[in-house]
Amino acid sequence: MTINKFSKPTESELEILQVLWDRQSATVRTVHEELSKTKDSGYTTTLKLMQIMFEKGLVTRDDSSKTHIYTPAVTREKTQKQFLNRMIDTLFAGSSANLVLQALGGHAASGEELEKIQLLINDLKKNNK
Amino acid sequence: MTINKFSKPTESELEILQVLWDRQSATVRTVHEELSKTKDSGYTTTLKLMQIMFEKGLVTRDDSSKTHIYTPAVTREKTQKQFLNRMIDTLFAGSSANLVLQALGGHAASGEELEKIQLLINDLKKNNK
DNA sequence: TGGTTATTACGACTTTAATCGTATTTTGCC
DNA sequence: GGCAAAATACGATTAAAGTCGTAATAACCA
Repeated sequence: MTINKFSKPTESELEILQVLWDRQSATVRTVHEELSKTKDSGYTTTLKLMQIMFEKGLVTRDDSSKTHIYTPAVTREKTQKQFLNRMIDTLFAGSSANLVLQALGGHAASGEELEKIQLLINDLKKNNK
Repeated sequence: MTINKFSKPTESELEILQVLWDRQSATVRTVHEELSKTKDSGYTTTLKLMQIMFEKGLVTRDDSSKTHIYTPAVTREKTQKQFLNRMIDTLFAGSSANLVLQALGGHAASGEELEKIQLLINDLKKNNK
């Protein structure tokens, strides 16, 4: 199989990555247990997905003992950026500000979070000059 | 109230919607011509996709003359929100601020755009109190 | 009017994602 | 050693997305 540098995780793969990111690493059993809280598919389904993710290079695994331990091979931040950029391009005419406005408008953030955003904006404005 | 069956546009459907949103409405030929600039698939492919979008209710069409004229049935804003919310949930742990920080960090916005964001934030902070 | 062209309609095929059943392997334990 | 439990491996199936070839239909004009 050719490894495609630009392969982006699917919906289900994202769910799995979510769990791995939160825990650094995990077994199929652990991931499956976690997903079962909100989703209802079989153990072998999760297993198969994680095996495919391994082949794609989305995760690595330690198979020195019978129960394999999986670790994310892509960072949360990089993946977030990947999806954001795609979204900004295809839905927001290339304007990140546009996306930000929409995000803040619909999904209220806390005062504390707004502070953080403000600080970042101040920084960005300085650097723009 | 709203009988809104949740159907989110696919990747290809988004590309088509993009063209329709920009032009208010368009024929299959026009859409195809536009997509051909960056993509390379046949005319009947675009046609078929747009027919499926019609069946799904993503677009309406005027078929009073032979050459049908398609119009988006979903707004750009609503679609943006739909994707944003999904993304915030699945990739940003439910935190819109988190997404905003990432978006602004990676994709620099202009000074003017930053102003707009600041104004919005000020508003939000007021309403939070 | 009749032929050419543009358009839509239809159906088939390919690929990928997601799902799961069953077989095989490993390991701990008596 | 040999059995039971738990894990992986493997292959088959289903569904959705995307692709296109070909047939049918409408429109235009020489």
